[in-house]
Amino acid sequence: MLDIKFIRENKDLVKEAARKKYIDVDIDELIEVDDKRRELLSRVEKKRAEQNAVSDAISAGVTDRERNTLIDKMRILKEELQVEEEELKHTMSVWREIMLQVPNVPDMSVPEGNSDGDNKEIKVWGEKPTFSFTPKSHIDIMTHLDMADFKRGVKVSGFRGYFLKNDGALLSYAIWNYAQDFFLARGFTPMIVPAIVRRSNLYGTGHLPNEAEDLYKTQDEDFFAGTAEVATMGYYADEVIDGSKLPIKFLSFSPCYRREAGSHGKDTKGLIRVHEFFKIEQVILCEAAHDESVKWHEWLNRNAEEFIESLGIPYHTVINCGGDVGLSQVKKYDIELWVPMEKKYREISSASYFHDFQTRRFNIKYRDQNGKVQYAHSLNCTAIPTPRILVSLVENFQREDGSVVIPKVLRKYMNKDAIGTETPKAAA
RNA sequence: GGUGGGGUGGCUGAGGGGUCGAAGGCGCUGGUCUUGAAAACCAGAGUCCGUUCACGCGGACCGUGGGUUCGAAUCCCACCCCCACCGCCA
Repeated sequence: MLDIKFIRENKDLVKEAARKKYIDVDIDELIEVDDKRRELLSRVEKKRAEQNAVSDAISAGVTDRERNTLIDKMRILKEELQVEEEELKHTMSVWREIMLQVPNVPDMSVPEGNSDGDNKEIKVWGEKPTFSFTPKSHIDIMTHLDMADFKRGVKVSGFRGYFLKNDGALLSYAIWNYAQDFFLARGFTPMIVPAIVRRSNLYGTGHLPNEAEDLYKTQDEDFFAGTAEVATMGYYADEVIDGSKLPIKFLSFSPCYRREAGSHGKDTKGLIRVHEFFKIEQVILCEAAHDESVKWHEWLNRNAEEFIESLGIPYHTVINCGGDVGLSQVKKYDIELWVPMEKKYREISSASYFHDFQTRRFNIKYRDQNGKVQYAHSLNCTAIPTPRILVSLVENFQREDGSVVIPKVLRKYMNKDAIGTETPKAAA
């Protein structure tokens, strides 16, 4: 949610934001509705002032005759007021609807473009593996090593279902444990957060109203969140935080659920795109200053990059173009890992900042050093998602004999150097 | 699932038709005292919207939305949320 005052004062900037993000919203109409809203508000307030004055006169004590005259006056006032209040109410509801569609203003550095194909590569790290043998897909590798069972996954869970087993399960635990050690050393507060959330939280993060299709919901009208960001941001909703506690840095773990409506034909096999997965998410609330947001945004993204570097997986980082930046975001980086069998980089992490767009919706404020209460800034960035990370991990580190080398940093969590060096057990 | 009780400022908590933007306490800001701090004492301070160059003025805000009334934090209705006890289950 942007401040209406900001929108009025920066009309062209906001129009430009909508254009760049390919969002269809009529800012001129919003301003017209807002003009009307202000005019009605002022008329209603004048009437109310009059009403208050007459009411004071009545309670001050007057003769019965005067009293009756005043009460008659009040009756007329009230009727007039009701008409205008009705009009104001209607205007307000139109106003609110448009306001929810107004996008946050993307940063200057966000490139033009309307799809992820227009994202701009800003960094490349690591060396893509060259294989002296015919490499296999993560599906084949993991099935062969009995690390995953996709067939039974679909049987039990349905389309996009999977089981992780043996070293597939252990590798997931290892990554979580390693990620915990890695990120907590950087000052985060660890949390395990709810995946089932009330709808208001999804309005807060900006996932609703426009992304309802991608959300599962319960028969009680609660929703399954697609990311721990949702519950973590809801944590301080309607609160005023002591400013000296900022920045607040959470490392949140949760299962994540996505219907993937609209991507039916994409990535239908394997672990790239699944309905149910796990993610550790970095979330920050900081002081309301652009420089602070930028600083922490870079820091968050760098954390994720360094984590991937420590695993030794080749990646590149892109800055997302206008059309690939969400409604709420100012700027977004994606880290994408090399997937040898696809000969493509695939997203593993996404770092965004929002200024006060989310915190306005959540009503998260803080009291600064001068005692002034204001909206905090919010940011988030993936720490690590499982099982998607396994795709790049096993494909990049596979060997000719079908085994997979375990990255050095994970070995102590796995108690071995490789998976499948002995003859793998045949899949049961 | 059943039955009660409740949602009031940064926090806690009184108030149950007009004198209530709302007592008291905590916390906060300034001052007195003190070498400094603490304590004590004194004083101050809510948020949002509109309007104004500004001092200011006006309005709204006691969970949300309706209603009753000349007038609602206070009475009525609906909804949302919280708590307690019982039942059921881990």
